[in-house]
Amino acid sequence: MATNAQRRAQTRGCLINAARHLFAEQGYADTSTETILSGAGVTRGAMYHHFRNKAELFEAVCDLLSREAMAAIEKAVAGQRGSLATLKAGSLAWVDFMARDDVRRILVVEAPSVLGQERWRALDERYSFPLLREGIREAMEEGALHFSGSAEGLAVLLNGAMNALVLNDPWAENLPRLRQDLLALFDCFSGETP
Amino acid sequence: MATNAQRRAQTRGCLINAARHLFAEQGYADTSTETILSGAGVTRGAMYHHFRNKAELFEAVCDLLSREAMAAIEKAVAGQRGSLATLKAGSLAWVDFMARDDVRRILVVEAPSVLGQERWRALDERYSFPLLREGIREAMEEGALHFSGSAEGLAVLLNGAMNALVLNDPWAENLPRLRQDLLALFDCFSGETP
DNA sequence: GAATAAAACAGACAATCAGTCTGTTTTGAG
DNA sequence: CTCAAAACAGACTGATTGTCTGTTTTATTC
Repeated sequence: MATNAQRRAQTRGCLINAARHLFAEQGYADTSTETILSGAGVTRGAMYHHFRNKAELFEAVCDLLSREAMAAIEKAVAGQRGSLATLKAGSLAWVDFMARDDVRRILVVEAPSVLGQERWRALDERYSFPLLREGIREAMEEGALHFSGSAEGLAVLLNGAMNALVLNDPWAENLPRLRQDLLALFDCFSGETP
Repeated sequence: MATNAQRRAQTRGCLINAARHLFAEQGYADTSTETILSGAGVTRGAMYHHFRNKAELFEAVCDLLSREAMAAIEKAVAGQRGSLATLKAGSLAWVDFMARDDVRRILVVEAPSVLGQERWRALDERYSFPLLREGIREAMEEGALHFSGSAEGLAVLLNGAMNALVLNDPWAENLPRLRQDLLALFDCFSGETP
């Protein structure tokens, strides 16, 4: 005997968890709903009761991963002092999380295409992007960061730069070097241009 | 009576052209091969004689668009003097080309997912990325650009920044402002930090 | 310039798969 | 206890991709 809320959470959780691993391993297009169903131990009827379609299940997976990313960032930022140090630590934590094979494939490679540009943007806007934008705004207001354009614009550009960092390093072999390059990029806005 | 090379070019051209417009309008997943076939006036047998599968046709479309991008960049760069001015002009031309609705959807939004990360990287490496990397290397060697990291790394970061600029502006409404932000970013490396 | 090979094409066919639909079981409200 | 609503089960359908066999057109060789 279980409450409806419990049943719901259980079934959705099983589906999201199974889908998450299968999408990470085989990609969205090559993962059939039947595979997800048997992986989750759930029937077709149940799945389509909770999700309108396969893409909506994918979005639920994206939401879960995004929340995990937020947690990783907040943990990395916790002990930092100063807006610039906070910004750097948070950015590196974001990069490290996104560089994970499963996360990269789902959130960075496939999400824009599966969700479509708008829903993908909305996802970013719900989670990490506001953190980055506010971090930059704060640092600029404190004078720790100098940029002649807008904070919003700089956030877009830096967000993309970090995305590329992850995308261009499929097996994270150059990650240490690219992390350094990212820090060097931040230093360009803090007055130092060696 | 036509030579084989002509027949080949004709059929491939029709398929690529039809696919290009359909992928741009409806996206890769929502465009059936049958629609492409009737749009191109070609039969299934012919299509699968020239392309292993739908994804390979998509890649041929990407190749075409990438070549068009190169042409746009080279045209914009032609009249420029100085490595930094050349770099800026080429980058803006790239952004403007990628901001086109059709190009953005195909090359920026869907290509990573449809081609997979590796083939997508290879595509970039075949076309615009070397141009950007060498432009940056030259500018750094001439002292017009200062960056404590590697030229390769900076190229990756700037490439991503430009990508994001296109992705975060779905209807190019903020494009003028974002172009300015990009130029401001370049100025951060040329010694000016206003 | 006939014979043969190879490339280009045609279209029927099979297998797969996403989403629907009807019916059943389980929980919640009054 | 009754009735409504949520959760689930599983058969079924229409669409779609890639294959396969056969045909036509171009190229090559003697």
